[in-house]
Amino acid sequence: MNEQDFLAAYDPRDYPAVAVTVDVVALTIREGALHLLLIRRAAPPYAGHWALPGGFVRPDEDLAAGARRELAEETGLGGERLRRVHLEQLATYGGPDRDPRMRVVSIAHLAFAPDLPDPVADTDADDAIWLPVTALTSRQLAFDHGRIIDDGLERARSKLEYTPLATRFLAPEFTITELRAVYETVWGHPLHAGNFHRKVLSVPGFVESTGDSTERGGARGGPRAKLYRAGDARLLHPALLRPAREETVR
Amino acid sequence: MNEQDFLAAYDPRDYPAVAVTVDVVALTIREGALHLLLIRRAAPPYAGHWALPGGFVRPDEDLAAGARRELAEETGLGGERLRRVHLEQLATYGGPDRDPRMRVVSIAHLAFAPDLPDPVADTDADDAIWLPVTALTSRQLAFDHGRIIDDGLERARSKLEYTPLATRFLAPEFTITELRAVYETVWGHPLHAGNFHRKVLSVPGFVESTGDSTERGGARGGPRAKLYRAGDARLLHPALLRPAREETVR
DNA sequence: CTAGGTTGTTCTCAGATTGAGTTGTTCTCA
DNA sequence: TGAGAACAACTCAATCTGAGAACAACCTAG
Repeated sequence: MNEQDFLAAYDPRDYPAVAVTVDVVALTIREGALHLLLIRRAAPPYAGHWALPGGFVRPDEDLAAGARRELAEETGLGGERLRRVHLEQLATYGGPDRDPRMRVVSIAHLAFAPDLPDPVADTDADDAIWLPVTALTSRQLAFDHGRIIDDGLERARSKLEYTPLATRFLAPEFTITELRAVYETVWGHPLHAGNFHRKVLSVPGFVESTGDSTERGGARGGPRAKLYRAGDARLLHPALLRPAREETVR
Repeated sequence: MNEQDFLAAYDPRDYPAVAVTVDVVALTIREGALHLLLIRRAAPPYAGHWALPGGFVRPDEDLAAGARRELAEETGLGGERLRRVHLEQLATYGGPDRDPRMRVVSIAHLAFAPDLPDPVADTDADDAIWLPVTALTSRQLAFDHGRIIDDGLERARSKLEYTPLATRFLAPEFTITELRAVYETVWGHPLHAGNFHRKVLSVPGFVESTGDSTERGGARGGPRAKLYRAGDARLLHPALLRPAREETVR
C-alpha cells in the first residue's frame, strides 16, 4: 500500500497512532567550553534521566517553528535574543522501539546560540541546565538522545568548516580571536592564530570590519582588537578545513 | 505542553492524526545523464502529476527500511542489486499544509543507484520512469516534491565532494574515467582528466586497484583502462572540491 | 611610572596542492 | 594502415598552507 492509497482509505481511528515530536540539540559556549541544553525528566519513562528539550508538534505549526518554540519555552528566551539563534534540522529518528509507550517519530534540530542566561525548568521537567559536553559521558540519557547528541556534535563540527555559523555563537560584533576560540572549543584543539586570521579575512563574505576596536586590550595585556560582524556569505568558499582528526592510515 | 506530559495524557483518538511517510529521491546515471525516479499519481490529489516514490511507514519498520522497501517496490529490485544502492536520510518535510487532506510528515531519503532496469509501475501509480533531471522544469510535480528534489540534488552534489559515494553510481569495478563521468554528470561541468586522475589516486581509501584492466579500449579508441573498486574510506580527506559555481563577488 | 609579559596583527618562507597543458603510448574505426 | 581518441604520466607556474618570527599596543605587578 502506498501513500495515496493509504490516505484515500485512511481513517485515523483505524490505524496505530504515531506521535510526531521535535527535539533540540542546543549548543552554546560558556566560559570557553561547549555546553548543551538538557532537561531532567520528571515523569516516567526515564524519570530522573537527562533528555533533550523537545515536545509534540502542534497541529498548525511548522517543524522548525515547533523546535523554536520548544527552545524558547526551555530557555525562557524570546524576541531578538531568540531570533539570533541559528536553528536547522538535524535528522529524524523514528525506530519502532525508541519509546516504550508508542511509536514516536522525532525530528531533531540543531541550534547554535550565543551565551544565554541559565534555563528555567519548565513545568514538565525537574531541572534544566547548560551542561558542558565533556560531562556527558557520565550522564544517563533518556531514549536515544545520546546518539542524537553525537550526531548533533558531529554536524556542528562539520558546519563550522563550510559555513559562517561559528559567528552565531558570538555577539553581533566580535574579534577574530573570539571567533577562533569558537572553532577551538567546538573542534577541541588549538589553531594557529596567524594562519586563522589570514584565512578568515581572505574568505569572501565571512566577516566584515566594523571599523571599531575593543575598548580595552585583553585581560592580560595585548593591543585592542579590531571588531567584525558576520558577512553575508551563506557558505565558505574556500572552506576552513579542520586538520584530519584521525590519520586514515592506508 | 511537552512530550512527556503529552504522552502521559495521550489518547490517539483525542488528537488530530498525523501521517508519517517516507519519500525517496532516487538518482542514477543513464546514458551519461543524471536521472531521477518518478511515478505518476493515479488518484487525487495531484492525479496525473509526477511525484516521488514513497508511502506510509509501517508500524514495525524503521524509517530507512521503509524507504528501502518503497524503492524496491517501485523499481522491482531486490537482493544484491538493491543492497548496493546507497540510501541516506535527506530531510523531513512537515509543514501543516503540504497535503490538502491531512497533516503528513514525510521523511525524505536520498538514494544513489547504479544503472538499473526500467521501473515497473506499481498498483498505485499510472506510470513510473527514470526521468533526466534536465527535463524536470517542465513537469508538474505533486505536493512540495519539487523542493525536495532540489534539496536532494544539492545534497548529492555536495556529497560527491567529501564522500566516496560517487562509486555507488557505478558497477563494483570501474575505471577512473567512469568515475570522472559521474562527477561531471552530477556537477554538470567537465573536469580536467589528468588532475582528476591524480587527485583520486592520492586520496587515501577512495579507490583501490583490482590489478585488472578493461577487456577493450574505449568505444572510439584508446588504451585499456585500469580497473578499480571502492576503497574503505567513508570520508574523503582531503575532499574533491568542485570549483565555486557562482563567483561570490564582494 | 616603568618593566616584563601577553596578545592582536602582519610578515616570511618552505613545502604541499592545484590548474593547465604536454607527452607518450595503446587502442578502435574506417 | 593511418587518423583520431583516450588513458596515464609528467611538467611547471600559481596558489595555498603550516609553522614560525616580528612588532607594536596593551595590561598588571611592583
